[in-house]
Amino acid sequence: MHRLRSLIPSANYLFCFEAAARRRSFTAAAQELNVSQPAVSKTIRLLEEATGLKLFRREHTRLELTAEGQRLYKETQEAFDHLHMVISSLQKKHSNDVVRVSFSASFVQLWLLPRLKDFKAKHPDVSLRIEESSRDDQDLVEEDIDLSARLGNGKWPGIHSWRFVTEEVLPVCSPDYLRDHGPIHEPADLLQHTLLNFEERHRTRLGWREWLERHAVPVARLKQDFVFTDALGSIEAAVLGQGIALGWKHLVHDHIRAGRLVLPLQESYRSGHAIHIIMPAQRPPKRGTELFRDWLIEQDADAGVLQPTGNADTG
Amino acid sequence: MHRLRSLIPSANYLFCFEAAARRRSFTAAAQELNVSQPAVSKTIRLLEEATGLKLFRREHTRLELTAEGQRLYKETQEAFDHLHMVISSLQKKHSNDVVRVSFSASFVQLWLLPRLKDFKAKHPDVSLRIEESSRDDQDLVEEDIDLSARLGNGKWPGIHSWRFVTEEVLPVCSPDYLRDHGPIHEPADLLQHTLLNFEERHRTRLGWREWLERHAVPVARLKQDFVFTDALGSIEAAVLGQGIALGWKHLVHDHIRAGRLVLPLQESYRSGHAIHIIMPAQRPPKRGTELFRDWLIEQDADAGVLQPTGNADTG
DNA sequence: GAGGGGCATAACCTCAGATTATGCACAGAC
DNA sequence: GTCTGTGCATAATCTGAGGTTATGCCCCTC
Repeated sequence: MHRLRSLIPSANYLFCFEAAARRRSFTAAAQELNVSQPAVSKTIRLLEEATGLKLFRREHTRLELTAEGQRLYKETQEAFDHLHMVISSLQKKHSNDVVRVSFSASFVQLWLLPRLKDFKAKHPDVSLRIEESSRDDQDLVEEDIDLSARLGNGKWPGIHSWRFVTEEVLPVCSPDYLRDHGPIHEPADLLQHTLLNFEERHRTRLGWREWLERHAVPVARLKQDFVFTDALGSIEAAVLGQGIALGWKHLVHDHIRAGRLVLPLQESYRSGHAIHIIMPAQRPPKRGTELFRDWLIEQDADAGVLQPTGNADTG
Repeated sequence: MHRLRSLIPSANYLFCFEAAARRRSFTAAAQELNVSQPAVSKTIRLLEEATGLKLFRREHTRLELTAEGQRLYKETQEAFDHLHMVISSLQKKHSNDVVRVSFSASFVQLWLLPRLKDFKAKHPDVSLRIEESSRDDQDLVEEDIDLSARLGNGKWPGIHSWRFVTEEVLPVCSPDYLRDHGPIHEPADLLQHTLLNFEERHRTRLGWREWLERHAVPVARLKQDFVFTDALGSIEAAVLGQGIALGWKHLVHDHIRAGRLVLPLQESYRSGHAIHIIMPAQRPPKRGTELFRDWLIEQDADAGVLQPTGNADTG
């Protein structure tokens, strides 16, 4: 044990002693420490017995520190002041090192979490506070967010942005679904299938209607058998073989690589926009935020060619 | 409360943290602190939660301090080292300030204790450890005694001495005893009274036989109705009216002044010796010892004239 | 002389800090 | 590849240090 512990059985005694010494009153110290006056009296007696030092002179209603008590009080207060300063500065630094990021649930679950281990390995001292947000129009400053992602042209006032990944949307379903309900030759065939939709209240994303119209398939009325609250839900339903979902290429990349999802068609839609990494421009970013941004860019989310499978000609 | 306490609910957490950080092992820290390993694990978790700081990186069987943990460990250890040094030096100084004195029980009870308040008031930071000794030939060095008293000519090898009080021995009894059994005109009359004796195994003091012989009263055989183990006992018996005791003038001074004892005769015996304050010569005395010696000398134990009372002619 | 305030102690209570039981993860040995 | 050992983590439970209440003592003020 640290040798100090052989001198005082409980470091908490010093909290008590410091308060009593500063207030020159066991009663006032007790109030401050939220304990009863006899608790302070007893604790000081135990400290005096343990150390063999007379720390206070009790003079009826006046409490005086002995010379030894004065000395110990001064040093204890300095030690406590110093430790407080150390912990506070560590806390402040920690707060600066905690990068507050906010993404859609689908991005977090489908893309970020599987890769986070690599970030942690490369930057063990950077902490991320990951919030799942359901809005496009989040005020980064207001909500004290260090970094987020946003779909668009990358030009927003008060925002720094870095292009992250192309928006490319394509239908996905499970291999089982395709085997059981396929083949699907052209986009119009999709109308005969269970299309998995999602609607996010505060985020505008391309839906089935838009996708089909972009592929010259007029849609008078779209069946709405399944509507999820976000893209993540519809992707998970697709993985379970419950229909065909629209998948953003970078989000379904892992599922496809793993064979859990396949491309029933080779058609996809590129909006011409991209998802950008964004930060508020008003304050210099934390070191950890820069590290995280650089790491995100390194991931090269556009990389990797996905081949349609399932209904490709096979022997 | 000290603001540190708002950051860490228990200062004892720091004991635990310091040990774990130094040993780089919760298990080893637990052994050192005499607690179980889960206790250390839990305490560190609570400290991390309270401060919001990640202090350790757990890597299977290897424990590493984070950068924050390193910083806190370094500062905690310095603070603890410093406090330990302060308390230790206070303890050493206290040991130096504790004056170990040794006197006969009769001196302590009859003379010293009634006056000690004055010493305390003048020297509040000097602590006395007062032992009651039953020997004249006490080895001061062997028994780590700083100051004592001894009867004699004041010349002892290896001893510093200061004359304290003349040895003057005189009969004393209570007023009631004198009223009931008096008057007593001359020393020979004492033989008709209850003489209170004492014998100390390891201290030679004048007894009734010697006193009477010094006053030309041959004593063939002395009644030994009461024999106490020290002078204190016989004085207390005299106060209770149980007989006539021999009292050393300085020891009975207070009782006489208070009227609890009277002098039945005006005869007293002066041995030509004195009681001396003594200290071992081999080491420089502690400051407190010097202060106490000076204070004893200031008391002027020889001062004050005692008048025989009781059978003096009165109108 | 009575009342108030603050420290001290005894007797008793209780929950923070400890335990035991057990699980998990990983490295090393075979 | 499997098994064993080691160390950290957590849940459930236990218990005694640190708290409480009750009360006494001492001294000052009115």
